[in-house]
Amino acid sequence: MGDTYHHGDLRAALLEEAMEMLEGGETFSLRAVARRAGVSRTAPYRHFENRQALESALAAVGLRELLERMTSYAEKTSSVDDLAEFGVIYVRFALERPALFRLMFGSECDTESEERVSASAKIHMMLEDAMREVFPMRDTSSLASAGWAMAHGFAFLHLEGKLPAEPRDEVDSRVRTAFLATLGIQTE
Amino acid sequence: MGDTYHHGDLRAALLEEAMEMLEGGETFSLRAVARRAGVSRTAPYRHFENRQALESALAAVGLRELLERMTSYAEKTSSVDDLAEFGVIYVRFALERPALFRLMFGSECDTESEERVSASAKIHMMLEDAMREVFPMRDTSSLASAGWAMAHGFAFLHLEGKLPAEPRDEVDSRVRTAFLATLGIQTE
DNA sequence: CACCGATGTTGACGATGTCAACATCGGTGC
DNA sequence: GCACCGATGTTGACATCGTCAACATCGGTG
Repeated sequence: MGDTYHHGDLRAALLEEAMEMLEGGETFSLRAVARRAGVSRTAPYRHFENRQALESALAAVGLRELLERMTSYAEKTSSVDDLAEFGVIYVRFALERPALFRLMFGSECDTESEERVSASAKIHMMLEDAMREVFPMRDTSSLASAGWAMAHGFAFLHLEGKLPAEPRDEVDSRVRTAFLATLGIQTE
Repeated sequence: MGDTYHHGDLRAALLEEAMEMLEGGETFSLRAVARRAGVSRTAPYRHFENRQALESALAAVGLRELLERMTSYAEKTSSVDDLAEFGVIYVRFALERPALFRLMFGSECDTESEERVSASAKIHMMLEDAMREVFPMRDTSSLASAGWAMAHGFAFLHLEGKLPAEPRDEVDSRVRTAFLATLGIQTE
């Protein structure tokens, strides 16, 4: 299994290398990923139909990690502060892993990748559950969409420099404040 | 000035061709834009330092058009409904011109392009003014950020298929409802 | 133990962004 | 009136990329 002609688990290795490239620099290319995995340029095609397929796989991984980060903060949401914290976590994720986040949300993808679609559907459901906990008698679907949209918008606006991405604690409080300013009033 | 060696106003022509490509298909390349303008591949470099510079110029145009679309709806904002309408207009713009919108907001750009930066700053100021009209005694800066983020997030989530982009009137009402659900309560 | 399908490799193609060297134009200074 | 120069365009070249086709090599099944 050492330096054999066949790799062993190329698919996983490719995903890992690609993910590392995203974390570090920025752009990644199929060829570069293959190179880093010590394999020829077209080897990836045995595991991914094309570049987009690799991207979708990465995006799915990212979506699952994001979801996990939120659910591990709180399994059940009990207050508006918890909702605001979801927003903060969401934006932090985007700023920590900008290239990955862009892959997850910034490129076109028409229901192609099953795992990718279901991963993002889970996020929406999770938010809706959270809203239902806090506002049982309101239009939770609208609130969930509004909350997701707000977090998502903040993420991109900071990523784009439309809002200052530094210092981080100011970003946190900007997001928190916005959530409280819009959702907070309603508990009174 | 006809079919001379020199073009006349290549810069404007390039911007126009590029914009048309964005409206139609999707991707645009420097070379393709030059081709459409009937000029050689490297001619654009006399007017734009590189591809990104062309993109920034396009983005600036798009930002101005978006701002204009909002200000032409209402010079002065007087109610929460007007604020919600801003959101609707914003999202409509994104769905009508997805490629341009992505260029405006979906790529990295570090304060490079002066006109691009100032164009987006104007949008923020405009929103802040609008919020101040409606909520004179609240934290208008936070509200403006929240509103922008929400509209922006909705735009991207629809663009990405995370929320269904069709039919359009449902999109409109989803956005409107979300704005009213978060901002609306506060007038009572 | 021979063979086959899965996995990797090399070669090739067209497209792209960009650089360097060269061509051509129109207006400025004599 | 004209030579010249800077602005504007052009051609040639290069590295990179995604992808296809043809070929090589492995490991396990008959």
